[in-house]
Amino acid sequence: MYSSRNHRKKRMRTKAAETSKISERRLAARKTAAVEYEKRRARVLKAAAEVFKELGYSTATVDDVAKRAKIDRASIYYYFKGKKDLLREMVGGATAENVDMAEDIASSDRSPREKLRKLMVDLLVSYERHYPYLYVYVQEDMSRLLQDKSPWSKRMVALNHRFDVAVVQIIQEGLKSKAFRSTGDAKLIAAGVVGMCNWSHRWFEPSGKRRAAEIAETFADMVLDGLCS
Amino acid sequence: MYSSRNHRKKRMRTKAAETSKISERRLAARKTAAVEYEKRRARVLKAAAEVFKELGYSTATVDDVAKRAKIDRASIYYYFKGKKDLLREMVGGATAENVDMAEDIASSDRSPREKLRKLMVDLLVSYERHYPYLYVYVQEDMSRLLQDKSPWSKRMVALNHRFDVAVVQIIQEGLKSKAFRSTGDAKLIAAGVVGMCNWSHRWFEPSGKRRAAEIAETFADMVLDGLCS
DNA sequence: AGCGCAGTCAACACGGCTGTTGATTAACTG
DNA sequence: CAGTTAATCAACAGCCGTGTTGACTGCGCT
Repeated sequence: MYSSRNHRKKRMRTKAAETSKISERRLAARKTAAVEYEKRRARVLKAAAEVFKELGYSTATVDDVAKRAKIDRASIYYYFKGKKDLLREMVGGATAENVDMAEDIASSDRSPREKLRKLMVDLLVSYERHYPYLYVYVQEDMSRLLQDKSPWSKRMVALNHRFDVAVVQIIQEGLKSKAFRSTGDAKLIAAGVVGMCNWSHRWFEPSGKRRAAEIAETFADMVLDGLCS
Repeated sequence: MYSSRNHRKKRMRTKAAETSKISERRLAARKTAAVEYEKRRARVLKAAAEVFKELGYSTATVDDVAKRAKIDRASIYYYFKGKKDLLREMVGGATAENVDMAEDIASSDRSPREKLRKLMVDLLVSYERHYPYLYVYVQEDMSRLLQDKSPWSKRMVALNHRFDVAVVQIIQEGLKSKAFRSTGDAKLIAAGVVGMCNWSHRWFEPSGKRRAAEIAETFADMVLDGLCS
């Protein structure tokens, strides 16, 4: 269906056999062309992330993205399959990273206290580093994506679940070892901690005076030691 | 424009002069009719709230609402001006209540500690009581409604701001009196506390085993005394 | 000069959603 | 029965957003 548009794949197929000067120059030309291609593609993706974050995925139109990227709307369909594809690409990579991060922390040999602190810091720093890509994902409700039975949606839901499990695990360990004390169960506490971090999508700006790491430390202090310590 | 549809207003105009038996009967008939009208209207509104919460305001269609309410789509336009009107009605009243609540707490003579706890409990209980009406509001980002310059939007943004101010005030009082201790400033802490509560729109269900009040108490304990107390 | 190809852009088809209207039904009233 | 009125419903108009197509441009290569 989109075979005529897969320039990227075509370009990536390097021919190792040809080593003459001419073909080297060709290869170089193709490589720089490919780099340009990727640059423009990334620019469009960045524009899309901004627009999606500001307007919300369903409200934003492909034309909004085009205007932001200063490109013709139809050209976007040259770089991406469509609106959904835009969302998937911006969200996919970074999310998987975050899940790995959470699981690594959970299975590390730190104390529960330090695990939870590190989780919060790393999470917010990740939101900052990938701004605004990851916030688009945070903003869009997973339970809504569940309607869509596509493999991508399933994968995203699975990743989401693994993340939650890792957080709950950290809390549970803390409760069991009496490092943490609470009237609620681990899931509830996890919901509170994660919610505190995720709600930052409504107010955090990377250009603001506070770095994500500072914010996360303040939150961690609050959760771990309490305001009335 | 909609004059031919304002049955409700027409009905509400009671004629105190007529007191004969016949007119009394008429009045009674109209009253029960009006009650029925309000009931059906409320049913539609409830359906709309459910659909908006599940699908998101912009994704949901008026037809989705109609199907949920088991009514013809066009009939919805008999009861409401349109999709926006649906949103406004479900969100308007309860929000104002919440702001009053927050301001009352802030200006009461409790300790900062008890103010913050009560705020969290009352907020979550309100979300539970008005479920799912208020979560629709929490879900929809205010900064997006800002685009729309309607008086309603302005009022909502103003209410939102008053709420935030009240919360910050409580925290500030706590910090000043040394009842609270934190590395961050009042706004940041407020963002954390409010975020923790608001994120509940993603997972809280009134039919679940935990009441909102319990949840809020757990959260308050965590924030005030810390997990490592 | 002539070929090929990445990339752009105007124009179109299509579908879905909103809001309206006018006819129609059902229930009540005298 | 005839008149009135709330409420429903089928059908329609218009708009907006998506995705596609085919022609066009500009550039590098031979």
